[in-house]
Amino acid sequence: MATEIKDRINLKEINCEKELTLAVIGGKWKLIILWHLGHEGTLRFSELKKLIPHITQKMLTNQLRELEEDQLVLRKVYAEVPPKVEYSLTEYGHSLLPVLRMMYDWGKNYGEKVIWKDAPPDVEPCEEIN
Amino acid sequence: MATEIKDRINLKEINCEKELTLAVIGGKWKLIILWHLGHEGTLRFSELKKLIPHITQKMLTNQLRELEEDQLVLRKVYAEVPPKVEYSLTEYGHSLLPVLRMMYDWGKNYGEKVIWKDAPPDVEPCEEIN
DNA sequence: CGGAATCCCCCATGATACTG
DNA sequence: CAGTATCATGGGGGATTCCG
Repeated sequence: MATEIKDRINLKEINCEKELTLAVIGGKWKLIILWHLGHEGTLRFSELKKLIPHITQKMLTNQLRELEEDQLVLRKVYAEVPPKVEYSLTEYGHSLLPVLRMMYDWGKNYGEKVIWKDAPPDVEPCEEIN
Repeated sequence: MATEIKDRINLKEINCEKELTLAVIGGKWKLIILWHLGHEGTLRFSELKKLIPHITQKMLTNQLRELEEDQLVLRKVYAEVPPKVEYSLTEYGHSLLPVLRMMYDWGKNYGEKVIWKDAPPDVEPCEEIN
């Protein structure tokens, strides 16, 4: 079950506003979900699942629910059979993209210089988005 | 016991470089430690402890060890009695400050607009740093 | 002063199965 | 297709005690 933001905040005993940001993007799959929604625009549940192969259905649902609760992601349900649900970034979600961008750039440089100096990463790097 | 970065990375199954950044700053107390070291410069163990009252000695040691392992923080031990240990940011640590700054700004705005609309936060906000 | 060593617990995440 | 429901687990973090 997805948790409310205020619970997650209290649980984490926020020291400062930075940690509010961390509480909001800190889930294991939230960065990559936000990244894809920022890149591809609107995506269906199954499309997200395809883009993030290793995530389980449960966690995809869970993380999307929390992002929706935090008003970063909009969930639109179509009254059809079979069901169709589309996810997209809200205004707040979009405002987060520059932050993700900085984290991407910093991580890329840091990885090259410090972590993967000799051995290249064993994960396919995220494609650039301009 | 502090864990090596490569273990933490594998554990978290990095999908993308952004998540490397998250793996490096994601510890419960790392943001505030980096923030203080960026603000105040060099600090002793006990000074950090005073600045972050709620942290336990174990966690302060643990988080500092991981930050040192990740080459964000420099640990300098003086051969004195009583012991004296000073912590400061490395070049990589400093390069992270703009990212923290963006996280601070985003979290501050997000908190005001979304989370604490009516009720103010029950934690003293982080002082501005310019 | 600045730790190290232990013990312990909870919660985030994972695996699996079922459903309108 | 887009989810629930249930059970299991492990590791991040807390509390406490001891040490050079």
